[in-house]
Amino acid sequence: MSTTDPAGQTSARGRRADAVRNEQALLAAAAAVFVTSGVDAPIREIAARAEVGIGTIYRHFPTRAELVVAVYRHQVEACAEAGPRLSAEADSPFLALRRWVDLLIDFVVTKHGLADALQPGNSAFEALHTYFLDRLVPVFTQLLDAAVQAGEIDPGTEPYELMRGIGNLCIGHGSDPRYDPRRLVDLLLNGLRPTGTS
Amino acid sequence: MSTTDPAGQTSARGRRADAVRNEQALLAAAAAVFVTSGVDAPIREIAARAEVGIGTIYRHFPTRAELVVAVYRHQVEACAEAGPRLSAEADSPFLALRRWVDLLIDFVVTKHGLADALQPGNSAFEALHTYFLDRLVPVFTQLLDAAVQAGEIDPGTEPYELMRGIGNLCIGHGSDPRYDPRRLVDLLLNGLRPTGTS
Amino acid sequence: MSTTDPAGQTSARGRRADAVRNEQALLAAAAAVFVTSGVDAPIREIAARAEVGIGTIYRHFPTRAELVVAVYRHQVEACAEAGPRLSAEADSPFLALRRWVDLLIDFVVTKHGLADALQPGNSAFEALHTYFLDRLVPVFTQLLDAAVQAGEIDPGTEPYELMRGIGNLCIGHGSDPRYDPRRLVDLLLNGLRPTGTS
Amino acid sequence: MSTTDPAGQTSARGRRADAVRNEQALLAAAAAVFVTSGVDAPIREIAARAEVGIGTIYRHFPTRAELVVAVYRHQVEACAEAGPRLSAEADSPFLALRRWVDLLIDFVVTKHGLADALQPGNSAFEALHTYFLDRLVPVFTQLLDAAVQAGEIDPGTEPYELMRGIGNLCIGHGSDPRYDPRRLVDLLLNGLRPTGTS
DNA sequence: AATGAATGAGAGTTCATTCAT
DNA sequence: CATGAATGAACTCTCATTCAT
Repeated sequence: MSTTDPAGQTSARGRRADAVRNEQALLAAAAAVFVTSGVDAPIREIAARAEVGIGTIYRHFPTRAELVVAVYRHQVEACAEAGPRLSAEADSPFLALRRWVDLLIDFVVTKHGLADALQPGNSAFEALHTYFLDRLVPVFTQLLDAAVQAGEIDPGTEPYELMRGIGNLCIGHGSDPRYDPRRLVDLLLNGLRPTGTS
Repeated sequence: MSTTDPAGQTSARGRRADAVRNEQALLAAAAAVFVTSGVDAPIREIAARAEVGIGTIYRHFPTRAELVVAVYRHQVEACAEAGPRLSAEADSPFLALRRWVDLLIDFVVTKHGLADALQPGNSAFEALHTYFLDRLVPVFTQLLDAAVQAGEIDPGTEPYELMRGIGNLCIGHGSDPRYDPRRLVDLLLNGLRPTGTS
Repeated sequence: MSTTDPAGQTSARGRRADAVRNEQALLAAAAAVFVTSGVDAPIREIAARAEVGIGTIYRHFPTRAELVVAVYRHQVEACAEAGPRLSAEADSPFLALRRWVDLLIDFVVTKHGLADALQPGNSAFEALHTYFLDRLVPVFTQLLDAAVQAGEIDPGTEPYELMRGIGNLCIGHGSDPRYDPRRLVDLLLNGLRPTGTS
Repeated sequence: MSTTDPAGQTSARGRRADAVRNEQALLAAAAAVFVTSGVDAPIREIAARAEVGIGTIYRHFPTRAELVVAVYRHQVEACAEAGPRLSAEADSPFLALRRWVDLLIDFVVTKHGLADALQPGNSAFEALHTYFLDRLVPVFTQLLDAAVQAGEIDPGTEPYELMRGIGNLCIGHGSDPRYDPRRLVDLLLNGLRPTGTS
């Protein structure tokens, strides 16, 4: 809504009411369509669902990546912000890490095609990829480092790499009951533990 | 891999020589184009590179999946056949497993977009996916079981799931020096080891 | 805010003027092309003649049948509406029938390939066929019945069948001066008359 | 030199046995395919059914029309030859005419798409059209003239035109139980009768 | 003579993107 | 600002016809 929103990136400051409304409709529509048809869904489909002209999409989100980023921004932010909180709450750094990764998986796994789109080299989504990592890798690094400090996992693993690995394991889930990313990520985290540890 | 064929034993009779030559050209071209533009590359691009008419592709490979399967068949076969051999040669079942997985990674990693195409639900590539798994999962299962038997890894992991996980970790490598699937797969395999083991 | 729109009475509002103009151009172009190349003419040919992009045709007429129907709608309507009028005006029901059939022939005969397209089983034109018959058979039935009532023709002929017969007789005229559908239709109508009548 | 075949158009004189065999197979196959898929059926379909290479069709029948003509030659001939016979046998010239027309309808109606192909302007089938009319119009003329002579029908109708009309009425039959060419042709012939005659 | 591989024009269709209104 | 019509490139697939073997 158009309340005072000092920190809002997509704020309503000085914008026409209809423009703001459209942007919201667009975001909602895109989120819905992404679930159904993936982030590659035809733009028309999104415009139609938002009951908005095609041109309006282009005005608000000149590239598809910008739209995707906008759609997921809230959740990315929430995920990022959960890091420190879990750190404080959990019984151990490793458990904090694990729970955060659960959040991450929840996020990625429910977005049909998101993991795919996150691949670098997917030129249209470069921006998405960048935003995603820029925001989350630091958080992840914190959690990882803490666990290393605590001696719960071995050092030597790059957060960036590990995070992309986790993301990749989330690809293609959904259609296939025999594939559960969570189990594999567990294995992966388990692989980080120091030898001789439970 | 088929060796040079100076005397053309495979040529068979009649027009076959041409056809064989074209099919080879097609496979080579497709392999090359797949690297550049992914397995989704326009048919025309492949035809052009093979210096062959479009129709010729359709004659040899009526569906895209057939072409992709053909392109990778040799390597899939080689990989499958390596399983038992490594089993026999290696110092331990786990090492055999690890070395086989290395081969698998080598294969998948060098094929731009292959891992992507292997996702189920990618209707056009269902056949590829099926072929790939039908051929390799049994081999992988053997290796895994042997390591379990030997007590080198914990039981309870589904080969199918694990193999898809490995495949997924290979996605998107190449453009990014900071991402090495091999390290992550190592972690994954490490995660399989019984607690309290080196 | 209507910009330069000197004579735009049909313009309605917004972009509609353009769309209307294009639709007209399309209908005109299609009509012309149908004469030359039949109703099976390549879509591109029609687009080119209308000086319009291919997509524009698809926007206005998603299926070929819709285009064909649109092209001939005016004339089908005119023909349908002429039935009652002729009924009232003509000196006898049979003469009304005859004159209406003349209109029908005029219409069908000047459309190269229309009669062809009207064949059932011509899947792409099912809609056209349906529309055509739905609209005209009732009219024809009225005229026929009236003539039967008046004792001017024998009963027992199905309007549907007869009308399709008339349509068929119109096929292939045009290229051949020795073939005149009108004479044959006359014969056909003559064949309906009660024996012993002029 | 194989058999002595003085009257055979497609004779086997001095031709290789396999060539003759192929031609027969081709004719049979084409006849069968024409029934299923119409005279426009893909050439490959015919070749496949004849278990013959595509090239072989082109060798024997360089144009599609030649193939169609060859396929129907026997029946056209039979039809042509039936004219004089019916003339002699029937109780009246008109009855002879009527029975001959029945034969004609039988022939045309059972050939899916033949009537269509007989349209002039159908460039590919010009030859067919020509052959068909050249052979049958004279016969038809004889029958018609005889009936005129006998006073059973009015003079003034061109045989050519009438015959094409009959052919046209046969179009599109088959898929539609409500359309029976025979009834319409009856009407047409009835229309030829002198006024005041049964 | 027979074969069938190769060719490539041509038709249909979709969709991102621009731009007049 | 919003709209959605227009555009046309891009892609798939089919099939008549040629021609090397």
